[in-house]
Amino acid sequence: MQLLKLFRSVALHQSISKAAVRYGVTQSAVSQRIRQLEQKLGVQLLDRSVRPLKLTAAGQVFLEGCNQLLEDYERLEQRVSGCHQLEGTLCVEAIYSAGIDLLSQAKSNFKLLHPNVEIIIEYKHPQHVANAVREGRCHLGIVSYPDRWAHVSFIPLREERMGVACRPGHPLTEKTCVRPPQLNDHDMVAFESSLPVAQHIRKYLRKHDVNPSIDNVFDNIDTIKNAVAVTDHISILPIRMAGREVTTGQLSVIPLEPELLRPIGIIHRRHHHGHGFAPLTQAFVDFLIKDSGPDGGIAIQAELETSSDLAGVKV
Amino acid sequence: MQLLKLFRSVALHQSISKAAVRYGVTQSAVSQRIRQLEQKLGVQLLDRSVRPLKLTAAGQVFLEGCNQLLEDYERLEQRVSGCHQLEGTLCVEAIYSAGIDLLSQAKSNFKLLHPNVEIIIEYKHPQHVANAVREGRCHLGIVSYPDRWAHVSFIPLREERMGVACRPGHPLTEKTCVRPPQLNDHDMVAFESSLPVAQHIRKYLRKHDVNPSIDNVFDNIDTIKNAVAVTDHISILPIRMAGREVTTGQLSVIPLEPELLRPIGIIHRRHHHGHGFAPLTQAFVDFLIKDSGPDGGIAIQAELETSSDLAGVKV
DNA sequence: ACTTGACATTAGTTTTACTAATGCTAAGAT
DNA sequence: ATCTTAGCATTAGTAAAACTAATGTCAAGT
Repeated sequence: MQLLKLFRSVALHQSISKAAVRYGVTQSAVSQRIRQLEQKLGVQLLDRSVRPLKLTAAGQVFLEGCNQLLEDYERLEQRVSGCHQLEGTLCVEAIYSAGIDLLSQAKSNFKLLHPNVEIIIEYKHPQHVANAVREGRCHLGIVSYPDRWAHVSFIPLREERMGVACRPGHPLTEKTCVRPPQLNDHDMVAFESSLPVAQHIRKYLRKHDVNPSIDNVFDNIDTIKNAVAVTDHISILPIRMAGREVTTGQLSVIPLEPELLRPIGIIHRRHHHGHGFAPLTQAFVDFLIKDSGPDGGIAIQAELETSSDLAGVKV
Repeated sequence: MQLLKLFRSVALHQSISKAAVRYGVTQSAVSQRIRQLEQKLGVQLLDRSVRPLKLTAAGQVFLEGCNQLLEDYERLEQRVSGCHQLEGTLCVEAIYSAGIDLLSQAKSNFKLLHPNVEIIIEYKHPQHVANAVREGRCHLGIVSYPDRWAHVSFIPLREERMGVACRPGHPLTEKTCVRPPQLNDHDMVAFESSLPVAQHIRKYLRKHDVNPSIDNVFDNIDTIKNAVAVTDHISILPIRMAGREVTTGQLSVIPLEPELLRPIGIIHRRHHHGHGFAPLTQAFVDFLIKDSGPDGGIAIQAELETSSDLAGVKV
C-alpha cells in the first residue's frame, strides 16, 4: 500500500527526488523502493533515460491501477473505522506569515466536520513556535524552513514561490518576471534579519551577486506590504501572501526568476516506538495536508496522501 | 498488501496460528501484525474472546474489502507484467509417496499453460531428495516433515490426514473411525523405519500407549497397499494415497481418531539478500500452491495465495 | 565542452519484523 | 467443579528490511 502511494507520488511529480521530499525520506530510499517494485513485477515502470523521467507503458497502466486501488482502500478504511466523531482541544502555534491564511480557513472547515473540537491558534515568532512545540505547550507548529528547528519532526506541506512586491505603476510592473540584477536598481524593505525567511532571501541574493540597498527591516509582513504600497520601495515576499492586496489593486507582485521557494510545514514533537499522534492531532494534520493544494511550491495536485503515510523527518 | 493477505488468511481459517503455518511464520508474528493493523484502523477486527475466534462486524466489512482489493491487485499485476511466456527446464525431485499423484497432474496442467517448459520429475528416497536440493542438483524437492531437512527452506503445501488401511470386509471396516487402542488387536505392516513417516507414526503410537505387532516393513507405499489388500494385516497411511484402490474396491481406509497429520511441502535452496526464485521456478511453485487444494490437511480453500507471499522457512 | 540537476549505487545504520519462550484463558474432558 | 488442551498475547532478544549519507554517472541546458 505504502509502496503504491510512493509510486503514485513519483508518477505525479515525474520525479523521484520530489516524491522523496514529499514523503520526508531521501532520494536514495525512493529509488531503491521503486526499483524493488519493478523487480517484483518484472517490468520497467519508469523510463529513466530522459529528464524529466516519464512512465513506460506498463507504468501508466500500473498508475491507473494504483489510483483505483488506493481510492478503494481509503474508502474501505473509512467504512471500517466508522466515522469516529472527534472531540477535544487542539493547540496550534504558527508563524504569522505562513499561518494566517492557511490556518484560518482550515480551522473553520475542520470544525464543520468535527463540531465538538476546539482549535486554538496562536501566531508567534518562529522561534517561539519551535519552543512551544518542543516543550509540549502546543500540539503542532506551522513554520518555514524545516532544517532550522532541532529536536522536532517536520512534515512538508507546500513550497511557496517568492516574488517582488511593489506599488502598482512602479517601473518594475512592466516586466513579467524579475531577475536578480534588476533588484540593484531599487531600494528595498526587508524582513527582520533574525527571521529564517530573511536569511533565505539574503542567501539567494548573495548567490546571484546582487546587493540591493535595504532601507528598512520589519518583523511583520503586513508592515512590509504597507511600506511597499505607499512608497517606491520594493520587497521580496511569498507571492500568495499578497493575494488580497493584489486583487484590490493595492500591490503588484512579479515572480522572481530563477525561482525562490520557501518551504512551509508542520513541526511536532518526535514520537518514538510506535506512539503516533493522538487521533485528533492526526486528523488535523491529515486535513492540513489535503487542504494545502497546489501553490507555487510542491505540486501536491491529485495526491490525497495522508500524514500517516508521510514520515516525519527528524531534524 | 502482504498484510491484507495475512488478514484474509486469518479470517478464512478463523485462526491466527493456522494462518501462521500457511505463511511459514510463527503465531507470534501474525498476532503482532494483525494487532498492528487493528491499531492503524482504530477498530477491533477479531473477536478473540471466543474459540475459535470470529470476525467482528468491522472485520467482516474489512474482509470483503480485502478480497476485492487483493483480486484487483492481482489482476493489475498480471496486466502490467504482461504474460511472459516462460521457457526452460525445471528439475524436481519428490518422495514417491507424496509426489506421484500431486506432481504428475501438476506437471501436465503446467505444461498446458507453458508449452515450452520441460519439467523433469524424479522420485527418490527422502534423503536423496534433500541432498539433491541442497547440492543444487534440482530446483525443487517435494518432501514431508519439513523440520527434518537442514540447510534448506520449506514452503508448506498441505497436511494429509492419515487412516488405517485394510482389506474390504476386514472387521475394522465396521467402524467409522479407528481409535489407537483398537490397533493392538491387529497385525500391521509398516513403513521402513528410516522413513520420516514411519518415525512420525511410531511417535503417535507411543503417545497413545499402543504397541501393535508389526509384521513387516516396506520402503514403498505400493508394496504396503498390496500387502494389506491380500492379507488380514492393517497399516497406517495417508488416506488420499489409497484413493484409487478404495474406489476400485481393493482397499478400505478408515480415518484415525485423534487425527494424525502428515505435512507435505516444497523444499528449496535458501535464497539470500533478495535473490528469489528464477521466474520459471517461481511460477511452478505458485502453481503447486494454488493446485494443492483442500485435503485432509490445511484447508487452503479459497485462498489463492502465491508463494511470493509465503516466506520460506529456514530449517 | 562544461555545468547542473537528477538518478543509481554502495556501505553502514536505524527501524521494523520476526522468533523463542512463557503466560493466560476459553472450551472441552474427566 | 476441576483439569487439560489448544490457541492467543506478551516479552525480550535477534534477523531482516528500510533508510541514510556519500559518492558515482549521465541527460539536458548553458
